[in-house]
Amino acid sequence: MPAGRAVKPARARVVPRRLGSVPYSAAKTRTITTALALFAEHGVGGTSLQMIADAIGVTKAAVYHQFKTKEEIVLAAAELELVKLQAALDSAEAEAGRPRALDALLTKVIDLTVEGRRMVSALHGDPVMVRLLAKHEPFRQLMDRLYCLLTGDRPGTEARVRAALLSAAIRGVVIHPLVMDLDDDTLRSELQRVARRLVHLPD
Amino acid sequence: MPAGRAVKPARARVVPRRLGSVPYSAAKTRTITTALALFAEHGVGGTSLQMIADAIGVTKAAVYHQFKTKEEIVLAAAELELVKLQAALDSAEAEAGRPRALDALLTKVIDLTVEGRRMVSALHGDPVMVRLLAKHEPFRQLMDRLYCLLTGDRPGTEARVRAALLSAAIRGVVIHPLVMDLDDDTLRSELQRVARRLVHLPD
DNA sequence: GTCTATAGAATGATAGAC
DNA sequence: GTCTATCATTCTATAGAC
Repeated sequence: MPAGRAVKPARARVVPRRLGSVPYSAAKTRTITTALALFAEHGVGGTSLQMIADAIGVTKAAVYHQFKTKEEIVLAAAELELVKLQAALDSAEAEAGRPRALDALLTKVIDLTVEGRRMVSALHGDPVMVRLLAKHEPFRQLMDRLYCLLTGDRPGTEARVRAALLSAAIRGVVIHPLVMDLDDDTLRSELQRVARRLVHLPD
Repeated sequence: MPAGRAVKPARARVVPRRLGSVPYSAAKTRTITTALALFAEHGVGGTSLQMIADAIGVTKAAVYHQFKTKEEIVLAAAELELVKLQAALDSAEAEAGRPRALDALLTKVIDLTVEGRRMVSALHGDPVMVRLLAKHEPFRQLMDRLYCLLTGDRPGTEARVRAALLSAAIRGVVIHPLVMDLDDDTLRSELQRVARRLVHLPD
């Protein structure tokens, strides 16, 4: 039997709007995935609706038919990646006891990050995206859940620094020039190894 | 007496154009510092010359009198921060033996990063800046020197991942939401401590 | 869903006076 | 060094036909 209760999500009182609960049409999905790829390459601010329309092979007006503003496209592109994080948090929080939850979280987050390494800079590096997501309630709830799992309850200074370091390291490594030539499998296993050692680092 | 020779900089054959060797006029300096602050807040792509001019209190034409293009301003703003890294590398490389060089480098880089934490996202997160610096030879030479010190000669996969993790972690922590409320002194000492433990992590 | 056409604002950049 | 005035281009966004 499990050693403890399932980990309770942070801010449980706030009714969370579930990400990805409304499915997109085929045309919308095509727009989102194309936009995300362009965001990763040129940044959000450097990607115009004209570029997105050209990449799809339609006109700007056709894109505006699906999304009223550019901001909507940016958010939809972000959510495409964030639903994966949401699923990872769900299954981690369902684990019995914090050690198991943390371990499950690490495994999934590292897998996701390596798998989507081309999109990481567009999501967490781009200043326009960062500013937009900071005002985005579903995103903030996800981050609260993530940080709660990483730091535990009532974290002190050291625990917060360590959690920040861990999440910054995972994100930062996969887009680092020093490991750009490494294939996904190698990068993933190396990262899984060193992340574990970081978590269990003695004081 | 020192235990070893001074660490040799990477790519010694390439004659490096020294950063910050040409001093700026007062008006130019004012423009650069103003621009850098705006880049940090709105991103490079989200900062127009109009915004820079307004923040200084002059017209666009006055700004264009000092810099021919926006790209020149972006590069100058980047160099303002990079000269500090250059100085840190200089003194670290002058240390006798790799362990001492690495230790000196860590101390200075962490100090610099914490001190300039508001500018970190503009320099290393912004996609426009990253793309521009990637084509910028003096910047690439600096990074070569940095990575050479971090990984040692002929680094294997694990050493590269570890070096990438270290540099990504330092950059990423100082802008992380979890430590945003920490003051500079606390963050610096915590970071110095955990960075050392990372460097001396057993295999 | 996609198109043509266009409005209205902002952008990077330049010419020339003071 | 700073200004006014301007140009060509691009941008987000909309109207209305098919």
